Amino acid sequence: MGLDDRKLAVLRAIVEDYVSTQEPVGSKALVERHQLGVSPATVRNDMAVLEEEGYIRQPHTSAGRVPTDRGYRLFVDRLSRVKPLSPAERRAIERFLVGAVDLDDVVHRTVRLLAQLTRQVAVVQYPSLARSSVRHLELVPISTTRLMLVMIADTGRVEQRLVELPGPVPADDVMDLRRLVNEKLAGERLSDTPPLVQALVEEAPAGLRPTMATLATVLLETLVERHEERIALAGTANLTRGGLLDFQGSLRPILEALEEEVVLLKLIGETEPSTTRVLIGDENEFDNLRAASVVSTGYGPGTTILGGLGVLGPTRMDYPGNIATVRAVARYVGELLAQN
Amino acid sequence: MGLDDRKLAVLRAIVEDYVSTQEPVGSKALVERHQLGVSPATVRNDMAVLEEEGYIRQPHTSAGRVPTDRGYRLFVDRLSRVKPLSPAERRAIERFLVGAVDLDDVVHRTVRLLAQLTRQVAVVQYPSLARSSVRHLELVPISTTRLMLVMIADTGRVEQRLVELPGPVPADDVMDLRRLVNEKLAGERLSDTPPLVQALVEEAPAGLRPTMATLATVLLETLVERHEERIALAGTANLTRGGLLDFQGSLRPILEALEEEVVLLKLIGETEPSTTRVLIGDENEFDNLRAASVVSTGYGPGTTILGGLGVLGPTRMDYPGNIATVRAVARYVGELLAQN
DNA sequence: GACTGGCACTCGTTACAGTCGAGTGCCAGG
DNA sequence: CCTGGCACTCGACTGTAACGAGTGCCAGTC
Repeated sequence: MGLDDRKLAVLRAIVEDYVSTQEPVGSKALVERHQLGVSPATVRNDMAVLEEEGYIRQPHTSAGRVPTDRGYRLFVDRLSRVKPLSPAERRAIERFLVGAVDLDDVVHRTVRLLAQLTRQVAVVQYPSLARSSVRHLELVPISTTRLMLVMIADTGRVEQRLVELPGPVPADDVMDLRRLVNEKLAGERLSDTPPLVQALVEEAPAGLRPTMATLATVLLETLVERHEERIALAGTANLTRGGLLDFQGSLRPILEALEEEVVLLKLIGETEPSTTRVLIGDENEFDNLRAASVVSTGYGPGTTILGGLGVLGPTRMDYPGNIATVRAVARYVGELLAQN
Repeated sequence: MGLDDRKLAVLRAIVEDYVSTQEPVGSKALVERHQLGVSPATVRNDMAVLEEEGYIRQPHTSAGRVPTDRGYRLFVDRLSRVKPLSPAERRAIERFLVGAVDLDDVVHRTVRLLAQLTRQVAVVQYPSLARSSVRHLELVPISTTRLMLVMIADTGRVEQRLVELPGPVPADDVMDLRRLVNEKLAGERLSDTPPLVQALVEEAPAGLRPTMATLATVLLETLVERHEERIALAGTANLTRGGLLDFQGSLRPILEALEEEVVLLKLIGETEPSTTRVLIGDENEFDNLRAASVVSTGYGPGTTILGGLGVLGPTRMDYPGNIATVRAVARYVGELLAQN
């Protein structure tokens, strides 16, 4: 049952060849392209074992072998060496850094960069509000009974929301509200705000209390409960590379999944410790994505994690390369955000 | 050369049948499904003429006829009757209205609604900054030499931008700057601001002038020059309906085009008079989209136009239905925005 | 015991021939 | 001007055969 070194080498060779050629690989081609030091017949025996163990399979009887999800998993966990980035890639990442003026800009550039470097679909989560702090809250009167609430977070995110007031509120009161709200909340982490918002209402001067109460409701709703996560996506056209071979002929389920923010967030947003996560084929919890693999990681300044980013592609992807790229991009974005 | 009424009726029948069945339509099937009052042979003669004039064509000799782009054009211009919305659609549109809390929310709901109703790819442009007015400008100190500039437009759009100051600026000065900027610019249309911004610098007190100058640069850059148009997209999965028949087998070029904001803006953003625009196949200026059609229109409160929205799909689409839906959605969105 | 060469076998791919039928163009007649 | 009839075209489908990549197995060798 144990797989000796040669069997592992065979598996690695199969994965590498299949990834690069996109065609089932047979025993003969294998010994030709790799220095395995044994004959095709021997390789065939090894293959039979690997197949029995579920690491590879035959699309049909007279075809070569193809890695299974399980095979890719073993490959990723134990057989792949880290592939250093090429100087060109390194330069591309650095070049993209300069000139970003905006959080939006940073995110858009990042996602395009990722898509371009990996030639896969790239996903980048905006810095999570839950992990941001309030930098400033602004109240802008729209009419006498309407305010626009604008929150600026330290990560650069800006969220706005319309507030319908219970009654007309004079301009002076708005200024007071603004002052009170900022005194209490500025600098606080969003996740810590609920009790503070509560206190705001209780401590508010009698005249302002009803207004403050509505404001508080909206604040809590917008900033905490309704986790306003945002996502940027790029490179969907890359799904069509490899013809219709990947994704067993139908892009449909993939495209559908990519439209669901919730799905994407689950895929790349589960920011565990700052390790890189690889989900292969049916390891994925979404049926629509059982023909796809995802490589993702968290990013942020230093060791804190603000959000996730990653790429999605066919299970037949260049895992070592994509893992290296995703990590590198995440690190650069983290540094970039640290500068703010 | 002139096409008599019956030939037009034949063309209409061909378009309608082909759109619904997705298969080339022959003379026999045509007389069976439509009351044309003539025999297949006669229809064949008409078809021969229509083909000669370039309105239909035969995929291959022993197949039925298929409309050409030119045929669709004639159909849209002269042969299609407006298709009233079904009550279900009307209800869907109304239902989506309620509960939008946000400009983002409105746009996202709209684009999803459009995609769902038309079963095509939907595109919605955010209200254009160029056509918005400044409601409020906020300056938030990040550090002593950095400000975050936040502009809130009357359309609900909020844009932010980081400003690197030439030197440290005390908090009091920031307040002064904020006051000056708002006094001058609040309420003005963005397109009218450049001279006003210029004036701001000239009129600024000597001590604030350098700071105001940098601020002015960023203001002009962000708000006017770099037309910060935004776009929302939904329903890309609909491209895969109709198998690989539409788009001659390759989604690639379409997906690529959809990733380019510039392209999308050109498609739906050319807000001419409030008419509905239909671009069919090669009428489109982008090669990537020569297998697609676009139905688009402008939206906004009353007769003013704030942005564009539309749908994109195969040339073989239900033009009357999509035109009706796009119009209806645009009208509702316009009303919704008027309420703010 | 592990590896290898050889061989029979499987089965998808390709090529080719033949049939079928939808759909056409044309023509003679009403 | 319309219609029925007819010959014709050509893609779609079917069946057959040859091909060959790749395998599993086995007997033989080191």
